[in-house]
Amino acid sequence: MKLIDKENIDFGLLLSQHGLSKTSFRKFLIELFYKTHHALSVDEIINNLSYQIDKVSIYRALNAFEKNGLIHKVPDKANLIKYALCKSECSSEKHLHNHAHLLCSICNETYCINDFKIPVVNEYKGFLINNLKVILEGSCVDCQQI
Amino acid sequence: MKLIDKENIDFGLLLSQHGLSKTSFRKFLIELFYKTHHALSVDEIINNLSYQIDKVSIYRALNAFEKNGLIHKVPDKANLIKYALCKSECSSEKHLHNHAHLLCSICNETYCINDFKIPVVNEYKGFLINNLKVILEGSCVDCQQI
DNA sequence: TGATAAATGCAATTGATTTGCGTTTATTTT
DNA sequence: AAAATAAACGCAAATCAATTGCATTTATCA
Repeated sequence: MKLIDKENIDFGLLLSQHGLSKTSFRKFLIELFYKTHHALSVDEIINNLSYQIDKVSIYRALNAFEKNGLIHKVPDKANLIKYALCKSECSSEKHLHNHAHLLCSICNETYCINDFKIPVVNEYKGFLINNLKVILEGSCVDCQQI
Repeated sequence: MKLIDKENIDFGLLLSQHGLSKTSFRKFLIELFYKTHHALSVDEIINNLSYQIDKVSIYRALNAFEKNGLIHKVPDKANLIKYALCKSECSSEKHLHNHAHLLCSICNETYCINDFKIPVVNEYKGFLINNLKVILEGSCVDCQQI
């Protein structure tokens, strides 16, 4: 399957496999997520586009991608909606994320990190925990060099 | 000083000490934060009021309280702005919070917890960390009993 | 190819939050 | 305590991200 070849992903196929139509914009969008190593906001998507597209279509594409297990929401400082690529285990049935997020206070980018050890807590004073989020705030490598 | 008496806080004095005018609404509001054990949204504040007040005045009071070190923003599931009481160490110069938050997925209340041990991380792969947020999501004691 | 479903564009709406401004209330000064 | 100054309030309007409705276009499937 082409998908295994990291360098040459068939984004149309990827969309199909997730029950989505392969329109030129959606192929562009999923490819953009694969190329970008931080979470994307609607405005950043627009900035990467060489042609005009309605914001509504972006919102709808993001919602559809999330619903079908391709991307997930990530925290953002300004309470905007941002998305990042899911790990391959995710599907429309269930998102499996328990990774931490790095949030740069200077450039306001969000990065997913998969090797940060998240504390395991199932219960706290009668409160049943089923998800534990960790957000590391600070300054990213690029911003420290300015 | 009256403030030390937990049962009988002088909320007017508290406002003055934080550089705020003691209007009847703001006295009510800071008292509400002291009485309530979870974070408050604008709508919840309105529900607790026995008289009408403009939402704008609530937003301005919350912004002023935060600016002057009385309350701090807390995470909320719906990306709303919610606030909770600060610890006494906070001031207009600096907010000192490194406590975790409990977020009930059912009633959507946010609770601050001060005795959860937050991991200490100063650096992660060149990223300098100056704040680490922990959000515990699950179901609170009250909601489990329904 | 034709029928059906999904995606798009445009206009309009929603909902939380903010801003401007004139008025009221509180604080400070005389 | 009254006048002067500053903070808070109320109302209307604006902003801004995100959503919805609907007609049109594009993709999928039989």
